[in-house]
Amino acid sequence: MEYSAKQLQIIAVAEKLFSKKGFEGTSVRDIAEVAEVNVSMISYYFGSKDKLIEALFELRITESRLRIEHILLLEDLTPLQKVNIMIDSTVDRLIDNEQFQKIMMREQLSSERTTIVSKYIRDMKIRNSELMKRLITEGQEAGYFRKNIDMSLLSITLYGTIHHAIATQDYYKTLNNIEHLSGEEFRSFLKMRLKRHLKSLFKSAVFNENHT
Amino acid sequence: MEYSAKQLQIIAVAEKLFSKKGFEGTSVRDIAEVAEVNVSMISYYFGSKDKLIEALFELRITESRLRIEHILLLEDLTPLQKVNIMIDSTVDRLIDNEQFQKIMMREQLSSERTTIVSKYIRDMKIRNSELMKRLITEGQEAGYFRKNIDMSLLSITLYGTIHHAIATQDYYKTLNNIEHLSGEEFRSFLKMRLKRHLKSLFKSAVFNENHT
DNA sequence: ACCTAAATCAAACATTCGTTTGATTTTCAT
DNA sequence: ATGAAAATCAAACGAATGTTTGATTTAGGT
Repeated sequence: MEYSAKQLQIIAVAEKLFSKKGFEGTSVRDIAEVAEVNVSMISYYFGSKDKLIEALFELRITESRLRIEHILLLEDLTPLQKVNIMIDSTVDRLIDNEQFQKIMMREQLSSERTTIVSKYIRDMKIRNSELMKRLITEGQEAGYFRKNIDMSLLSITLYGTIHHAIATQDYYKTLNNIEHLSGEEFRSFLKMRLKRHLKSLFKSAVFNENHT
Repeated sequence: MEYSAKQLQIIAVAEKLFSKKGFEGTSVRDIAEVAEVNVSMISYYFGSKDKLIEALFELRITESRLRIEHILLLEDLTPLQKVNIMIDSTVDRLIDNEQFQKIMMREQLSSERTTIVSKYIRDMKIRNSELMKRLITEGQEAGYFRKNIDMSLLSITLYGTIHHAIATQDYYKTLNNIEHLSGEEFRSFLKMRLKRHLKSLFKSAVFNENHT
């Protein structure tokens, strides 16, 4: 699907407000006001509020799919280097899409209804899982990594840690006495710390034999 | 605050519905219907929908505060044993309060407004941080743990992993081919795996010197 | 049995919600 | 310049929202 400049503007505003106040907590009038368009333009362009968030998901998830597939092309690297690149790239991707990640976190919590949005999320999770599985299996078959690695929990730690860092970033700032940092300064600080932390955790997890 | 049986019933229903559909996505009529009371009883007992969720937080957070403080009394254990007990107890506490944790995750995402609810969350986070800081510092001063441990990121990995496991448990089930497990069976399976996984991660993190 | 306070109820309240309508303006190829 | 399509608008729509009202029932102490 192609979107006009005005449609992209509405989607951007919707993303901002949904991430701040949630989907149900944001009215189409809120969006229209911030986007400086008439209320009816949202139905006119997207059909409904539900279709608007579907458009947002289609747009953002298509974007990030490209970034994931890029990693599969890596060659001439050790298994650990590939895993490290995967971690770096995941941290960058999620932190750079903070607002959309917040929306996704909320959507993951709302079980029950199987919507188009939940389909998007599931497809993306499958892709992420397959990437990690491929990287780790490669390392195991090459004799580098240990055998009994719990890939699904390792994946949950990767995404859970980054998501939780996003969700509690204000508290993280106060804990580390870095309230003075600007948004962009803090974001690169957090990326750096997260990458180091997660790579260190993963390194132990794929090499050490300290499971019971 | 003391609550009558009927009030506790309303709170329990509200917790269930808030966790499934979110605060804004749940109407007081939904709650009244499931709790089998008249709509006006919610205002009558709690004052408002906002006050209702505040009551829920007061109740649940007071409960869990007791479980946290219990750990501080531990003695005659190695630093690593204490950390392991803290992890076990955190996994149990969060998984056993799955519904409330979902509500908390959503509330953490809604920045902006500083409500009574966000005050509860912040206080609880401070307590959690102080507990972890104490346990780790103890281990460092005893010469067991290494010096440069990033406690705040370690804490984010602990809670982030458990939270993400709760949020994506359906996908985790399909990934591991355990859709046939009952709710309770799955919950104890997940607890077991999470404890093993997190204790292994923490053990490497506090001992190994593989940071850059 | 009586009385008061608590509990319960159906109904109404004023807002806000997402969406539609129908008229008007803008755009742009011809 | 003209005309048809696209874009924009204020206004209205019905449904749903949280809350209040005022009457009625229930409960429990005296």
